[in-house]
Amino acid sequence: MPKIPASERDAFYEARRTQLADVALKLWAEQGFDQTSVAAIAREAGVAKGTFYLYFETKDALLEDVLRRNSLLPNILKLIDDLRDRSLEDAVHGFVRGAWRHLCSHRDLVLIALRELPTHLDEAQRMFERVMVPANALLADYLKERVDPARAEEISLVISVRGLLGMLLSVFLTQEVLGAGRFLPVSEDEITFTIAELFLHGVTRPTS
Amino acid sequence: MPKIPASERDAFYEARRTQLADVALKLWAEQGFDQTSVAAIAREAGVAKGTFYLYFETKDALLEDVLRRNSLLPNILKLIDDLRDRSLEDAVHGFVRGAWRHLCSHRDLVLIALRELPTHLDEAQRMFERVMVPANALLADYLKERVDPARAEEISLVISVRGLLGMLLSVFLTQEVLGAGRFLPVSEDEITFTIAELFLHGVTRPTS
DNA sequence: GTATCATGACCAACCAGTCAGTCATTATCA
DNA sequence: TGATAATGACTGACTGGTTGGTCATGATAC
Repeated sequence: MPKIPASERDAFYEARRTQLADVALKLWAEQGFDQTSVAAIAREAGVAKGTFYLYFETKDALLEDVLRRNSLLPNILKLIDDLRDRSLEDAVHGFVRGAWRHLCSHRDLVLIALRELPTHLDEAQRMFERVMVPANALLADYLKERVDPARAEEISLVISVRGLLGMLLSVFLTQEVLGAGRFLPVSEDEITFTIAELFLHGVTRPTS
Repeated sequence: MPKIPASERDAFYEARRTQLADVALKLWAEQGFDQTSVAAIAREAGVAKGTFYLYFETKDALLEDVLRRNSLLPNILKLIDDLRDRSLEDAVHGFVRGAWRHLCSHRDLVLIALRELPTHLDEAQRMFERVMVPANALLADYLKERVDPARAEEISLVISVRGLLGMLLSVFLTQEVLGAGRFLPVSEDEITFTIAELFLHGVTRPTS
């Protein structure tokens, strides 16, 4: 029977895991998964390489854990839930602003997910099924109740939702990662407003 | 004086380079740049590793060449040029269809570009400056002449264009790479129509 | 004393890139 | 015509370096 209570040991163990996972998230976003050695992660965390293997079986196990820890699903679901009692116009503008801030605050994770997507296609597909398909369906259902049925007949709401998320992601990437802001500075408000308006009315709506 | 004319030897040389570049494009799209060894590329092309280095200085030089060979800029410019004398509605629908087909026929290149984007940030930024910024500007200029000035004041046309391209890219990725078609089959026409309509009028336009 | 945590030298595997040498074809010349 | 020399595409063993993962040993706390 150990002198140190199990709960305390477990807490320390979990803290170390968290620390290593956080360091890995940071380094992977900077240099990529393959380009970041286990030794580098351990060094950055201030421990020896061997110590790393006390907390994670393999490097891949760490990746799995990092992705699990940072699952975006709960946040997305909360974001969608907040829309319930608002007008379509309000809801879309609110969702876009919330999603944008969400992207900004999870910059590292977005970069890693994007980079590892093609290399870990199976896992990416599974995650897409688990996270994006249901979130997409929720949003599409929400729209179905608010959008003119004739319009909903004409265009695909599921593709529309996927397009909205795609706009957000790609504008975020060009702006924050590729440094598009250097060529043509655009404010956060201008970006989220434009995306929401495009989704709601497209480029043709006359000013009210 | 050699019997084999220089032109013929050069043609052979160029054919080998092309062959190696094609093989690399395929393997990189499947497994990624880092995960594909030079030996694997040579093997797939049916030559020895040493032979590879007769045609390319380094592995990175091959990447550069592959990207140069497959530059998307000319096609994009042509696509934009074809819009000149058409109505906005027609032009947007035509552009989206053309761009979609273009994505489909350059699936491998899109995958590689996306995958290597975070790892080769400098090069990605340079390519973004060279290709996407001018293409974006062209499209935005085109829109400026056709869109209600009041609307163009309200939303950012540059962000709109970037959003349109983002929609295309992300829907393409979810559909073709993540296999979204398995959950909810959508036809190519339905996809391109929805994206174009979303860009033109958003989700709210009533049927005419 | 012993249970826990930590270490870093070590190993096998892999990789980009090199280089000395092979071989079929072609050119030159007797 | 036949012997010899030159060419250049091709080869694969090899090098220097890096990596993921192991393990015998040490440190610390109780």
